Amino acid sequence: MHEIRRQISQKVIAVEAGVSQATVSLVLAGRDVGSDQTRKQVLEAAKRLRYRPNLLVQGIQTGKTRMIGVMAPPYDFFWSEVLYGIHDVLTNADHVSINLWAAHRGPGPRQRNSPSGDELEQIHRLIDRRVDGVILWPAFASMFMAHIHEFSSRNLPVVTIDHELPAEFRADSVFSEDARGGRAVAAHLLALGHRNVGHLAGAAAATWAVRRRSAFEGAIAECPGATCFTVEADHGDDTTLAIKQARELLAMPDRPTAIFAASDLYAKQVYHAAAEQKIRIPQDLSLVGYSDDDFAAELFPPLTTVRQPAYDMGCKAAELVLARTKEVVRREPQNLKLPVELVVRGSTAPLNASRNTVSGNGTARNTPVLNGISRNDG
Amino acid sequence: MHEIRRQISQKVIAVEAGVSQATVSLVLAGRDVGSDQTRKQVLEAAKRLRYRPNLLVQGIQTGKTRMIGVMAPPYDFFWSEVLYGIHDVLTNADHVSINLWAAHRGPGPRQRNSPSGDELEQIHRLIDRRVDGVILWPAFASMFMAHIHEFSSRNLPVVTIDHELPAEFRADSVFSEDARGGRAVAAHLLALGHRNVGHLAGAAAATWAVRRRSAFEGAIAECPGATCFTVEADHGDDTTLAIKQARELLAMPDRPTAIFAASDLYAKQVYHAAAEQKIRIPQDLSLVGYSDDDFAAELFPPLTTVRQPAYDMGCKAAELVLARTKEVVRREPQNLKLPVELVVRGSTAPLNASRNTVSGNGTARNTPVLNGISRNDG
DNA sequence: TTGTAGGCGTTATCAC
DNA sequence: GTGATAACGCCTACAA
Repeated sequence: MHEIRRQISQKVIAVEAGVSQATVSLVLAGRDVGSDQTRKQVLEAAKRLRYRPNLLVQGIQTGKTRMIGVMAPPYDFFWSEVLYGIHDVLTNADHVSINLWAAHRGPGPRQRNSPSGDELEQIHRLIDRRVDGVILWPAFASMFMAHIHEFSSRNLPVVTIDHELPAEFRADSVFSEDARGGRAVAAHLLALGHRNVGHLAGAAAATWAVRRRSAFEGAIAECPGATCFTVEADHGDDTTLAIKQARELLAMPDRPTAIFAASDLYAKQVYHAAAEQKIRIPQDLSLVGYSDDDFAAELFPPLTTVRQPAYDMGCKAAELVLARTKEVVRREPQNLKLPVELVVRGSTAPLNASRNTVSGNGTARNTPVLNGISRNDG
Repeated sequence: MHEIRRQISQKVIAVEAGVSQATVSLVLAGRDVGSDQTRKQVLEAAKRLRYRPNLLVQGIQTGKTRMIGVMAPPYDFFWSEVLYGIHDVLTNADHVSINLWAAHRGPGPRQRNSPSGDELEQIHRLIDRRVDGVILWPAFASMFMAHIHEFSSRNLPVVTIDHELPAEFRADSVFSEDARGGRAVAAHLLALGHRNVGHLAGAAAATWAVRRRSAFEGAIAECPGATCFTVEADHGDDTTLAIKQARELLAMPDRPTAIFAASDLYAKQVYHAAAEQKIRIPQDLSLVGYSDDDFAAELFPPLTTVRQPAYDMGCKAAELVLARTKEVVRREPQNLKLPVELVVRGSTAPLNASRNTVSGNGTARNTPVLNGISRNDG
């Protein structure tokens, strides 16, 4: 028999307090408390021995572990904020999250796609620990859809963020108003006079990307004379992400005068590509991102973007799972949409304002405008 | 009796396969396998019923839950990378992490300090779930030191990152070579001719900050004629962090010609403060940060900084806890130091190079150089 | 090779 | 009010 780190149990307290273990359980649960005498003895013994309940046991008994599986990495600012929201709500409800995501192995630029085939293993790590529900980020939900059955078939509540699963999974979802955001961007650019616009879209498999794209394209199409050329960004790692498509858009013979990037990360690449080709933002090109990531306001010029309530989205997702865990009968799936807000900054300007500099500084800048263009570290 | 979501147990498989539950346990454990016939029946039944082991039960039996408590938020790039490292190592070892940190409640700029008094609750959430060990980030380790006793007194392995706990806790730690980094920065600045330098230090309670500071100050002091003026950055939220001290340093009568900021986050604030006072980097002021955060190379000019192997630090921390969980007898605490590397970029320049512009562009820039200085969003 | 029985720490249901 | 006792799902002797 190997040594195991055994902690104080109710049995020990029972002996110490001179009562039965069952009594200890009742007293500690705070229910139909016995005599003051007994209660005091039990509580004192528990305190003295630094007793702590064993939630594992409670878990196998009650079927509730008070643990939620969260499959979302601290990928960028947006997702970090989401994780904060989830954390805070779960914590307040005395729950805890097990954070997992697609394995990535090795340092350096992170692969958005999982290279290994162990998605199932990851899912099982959660199921084997009997989590009460799971929250999934879009990449995981879409890539591993074949395995999500593992959750739903076991009646585990599933909540996705920024992604919609097929109805059969009966999953809840939390979105921001992607369609509204896409239309707002279109309206903004159209109002500035732009008619030849480009869109750097997210993956067609991602619901958030599709919604932003179709809303944007639709709104542009409704304006007579306006056209939109869309390219889908690739899913390279952090440093190559979307840069090829950004260059492609800017190298077009009839180059768009405005670009809507489906995320701030993509937008940053457009800054890079524009600097390479000496295209000035916003004089020669208006640019809009999406998310209002932490760096958006610090780009030069500051990026016009659509702000999503990342923290709140995390909160809502957590609230949805928690609600499901308390349910006796399964209700209809819920699809929440949280409001977005267009944040207009310096990266968008009226069409044909080319010769007007923004700050009144007469010198046109022909050096790279985005910090970090020069990648040659010394 | 309330409905609980019960999953397939070995008992069910036993019935299904016409054997005893104990046999099922043995077969599934892969040990001293019985007859091929029996084994096949059991395995098939298990597969058909989609059986999954219950690690909670295994946990209470073996004393190992294969769960590690990680008290570190996805605070910034550095910590996100650390979390990636931890995740990958734990995952490969078929473990899982419960991520918790100081509660923060509410969106917006994050408080580095926990406002609430529920540190103990957080710790207990881990203990009650019988994690096999914990990894702590410095802010947590230092702020809640009074409560860390909860872990050590229960014989739970504790590993800190970037922080050293008193010896009584017998905790392991993972650092990067802070002293080496501090000296390297000093040497770099001295070599560039700077003699009047400033240091924007981290909290005196944080080991990483103390090490960087004393190494830097020590190396400066060794150079005849060189002096260092140090101010300690305050711990406001994300937007106010250290900005006051940055301004303070730049407003000194005998303003330093070079500043070493204890973190890239602080350094970014120096960019802001310098821009406000029309102090040019690196012409008027050389600046060095610490960490090589993701934004460091994208600042303008790109920030000279000390790169830490964030991902590896996470890996090492995870490896340390895992090693402890397998230990039979407790060994001496280990203190790992991982190598750092000075990354020289555009934010540092030789003293008295004031009139030479860096890029050969004759026009001195008097507009804010750091993106995002202009905070007036439309 | 396989089955029986005891135990892990707790909750819940009974008796007393 | 309090104490047995039977679960919960699994492991591990030990017995057959």
